[in-house]
Amino acid sequence: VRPDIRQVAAEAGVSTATVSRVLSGRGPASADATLAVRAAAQRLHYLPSASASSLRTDRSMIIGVLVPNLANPVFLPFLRTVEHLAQRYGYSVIVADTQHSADIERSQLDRLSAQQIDGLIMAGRPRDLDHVHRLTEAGVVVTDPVTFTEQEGYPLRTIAAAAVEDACRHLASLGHRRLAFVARGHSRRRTSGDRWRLIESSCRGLGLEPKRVTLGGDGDDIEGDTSMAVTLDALVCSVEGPTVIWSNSHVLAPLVLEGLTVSAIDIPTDCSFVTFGDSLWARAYRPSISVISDDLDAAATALTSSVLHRLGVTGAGPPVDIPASVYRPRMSVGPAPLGSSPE
Amino acid sequence: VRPDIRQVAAEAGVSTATVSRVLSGRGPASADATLAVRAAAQRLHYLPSASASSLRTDRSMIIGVLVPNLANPVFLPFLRTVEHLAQRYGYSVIVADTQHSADIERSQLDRLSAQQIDGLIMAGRPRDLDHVHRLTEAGVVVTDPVTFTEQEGYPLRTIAAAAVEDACRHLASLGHRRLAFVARGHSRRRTSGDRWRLIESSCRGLGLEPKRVTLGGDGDDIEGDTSMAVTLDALVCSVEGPTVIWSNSHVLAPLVLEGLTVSAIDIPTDCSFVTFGDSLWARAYRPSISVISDDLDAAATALTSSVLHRLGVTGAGPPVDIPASVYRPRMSVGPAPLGSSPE
DNA sequence: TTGTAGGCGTTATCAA
DNA sequence: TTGATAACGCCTACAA
Repeated sequence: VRPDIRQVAAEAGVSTATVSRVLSGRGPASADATLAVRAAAQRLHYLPSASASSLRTDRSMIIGVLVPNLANPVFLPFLRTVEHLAQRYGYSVIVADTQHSADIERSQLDRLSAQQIDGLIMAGRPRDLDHVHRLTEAGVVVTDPVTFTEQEGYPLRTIAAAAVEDACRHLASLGHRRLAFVARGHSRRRTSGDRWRLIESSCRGLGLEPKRVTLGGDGDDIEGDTSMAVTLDALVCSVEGPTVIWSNSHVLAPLVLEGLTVSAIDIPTDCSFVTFGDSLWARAYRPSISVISDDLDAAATALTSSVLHRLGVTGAGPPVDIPASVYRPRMSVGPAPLGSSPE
Repeated sequence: VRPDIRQVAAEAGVSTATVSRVLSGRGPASADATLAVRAAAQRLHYLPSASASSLRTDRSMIIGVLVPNLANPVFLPFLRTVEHLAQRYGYSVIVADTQHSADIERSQLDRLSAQQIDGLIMAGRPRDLDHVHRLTEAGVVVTDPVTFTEQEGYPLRTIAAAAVEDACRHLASLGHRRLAFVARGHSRRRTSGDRWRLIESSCRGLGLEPKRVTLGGDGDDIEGDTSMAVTLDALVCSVEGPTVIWSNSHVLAPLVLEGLTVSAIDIPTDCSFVTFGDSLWARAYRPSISVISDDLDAAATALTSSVLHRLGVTGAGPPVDIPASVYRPRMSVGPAPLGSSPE
């Protein structure tokens, strides 16, 4: 049902080689031929078959994006930026979700590899380096935040470190002495560990005592339950309870906030609140929520342009750095409640 | 660098035909041959080239997803569901964003078509039917919410109609008489028009007078500005101002809420609030926000299983319906302020 | 049950 | 500048 290059050639009165040269822009072609071919292609609604052309040229014009959890909205701006940038240079984007599982990651990588992707952007850090390495050997340009930042001499830890330090310093200066970092339970993902270590080391020397609290549930997509309120209630109202709750993610935050509301814990009077991840809702919430904000658009731009650059795409501009995270203090952070810090 | 089917054949001591038969599962193969081929493939890390096999079989094992605006978070669960379902049956998913533009939609459809996608899922309604029709003629299985629901004898309007009617009835019963539906300005998208008509007809006979308010800005991704607060202030505080604000989308809602806060308009005392689109944040907000909730997971499941079904995938189960929208009344809707409805 | 061989639609080489 | 032609890697009718 679809026209092939021979039909276009016949329609235009030239050879298939000429059609190919004109439409792909590679190789010489006279003005006459160019016009005739263009017209014929238009008339027949001809689109060259990507499979055939990939087979021949060994370039699929497809970029893969591997995301640890498609349920997490932070990946949306990421994905969007990758897609827009890719599209601008004629690339298609295949999304794959690893669901935080090493096995799924492997099978997804295999599928992407079989699809002959030209480049791969990993939004999280790879679990199976051998597998990824094999892709690289197969000629796929692979980028992930860790290797990217290391390549550019920009260790990942420093990206978030300054923002976390800012936040801790701010909290300490307001008289806070005890902080609870809340994250989902026994998660297979590693970010919460990285973040915890960052908070831990930032608190050092500020008189802030951090504590790590693990909540039930194991995904970004799990609904809140009443046990959340109970846990938070017991936590905050205990004798040496924290005066700061720090949520591990933008997705977790509303659940925690709901739990605090149920327990009648007022923010920021009884307890200050901070979360990783900004959003319009965090800003609109009353009190507006203090956040550690990451520019995922910029991160996506950095990774994508790096890949395009290494794929030899001209005009994609030089790769840029991933900008550092920023602490945005808002109304949810206030002075520590009286009597909370024994003089 | 990548192994070839011939190398696997050599390694396993069989012919390429046998390798193909074993690995694709089509055609007979002895136990011996199967074992030998599997082992050889594993050893060489062989993955059949998708381009070559697509070219030969005319099936790319790729499904396209065309989304009107990747910046809108409502499409994330949608995308995730499509990806998971597709992945389970060996399909890859290419995402494309039309950015609400007919031109971009056309070029995206062309790209998808050139990629030889087997199926296409459109999250919004198509703008250029001719273009879509051409895809269908090319053998691509196309589904979008409108044709899907019409096919299943389930007109799209009825999906949201009952929920909107429920909401209007609830509001009217609380004494509200004037309602303002707020949406982004001169948008190229059509949803807000559909929704407006739904609200308009639902208000009829309930003594509720609907009004359509157009705010500046033109995308789901545009940040709020102070003009929002000014507009809302003038709107709500006018003599015959509305006592209900109804936001067109989950993305717009926090901007409107922020504007109301700035104008010191209290919810639900001064004004009730409803929005299309649910989320954890809407639930966590104080007061919790009443919403018209759509089950996009279910919609994605319906569309994807329909496509898989029509692609002849076995085990994908029969196509399911798209469930109707639901009105979830919460704390943001309260009695109309005194004196607002002249007896 | 297996192997041989031709062709899917495109592009790169090469001779004209 | 153009056209004929040989691959690219795989699948499948067909013959063995």
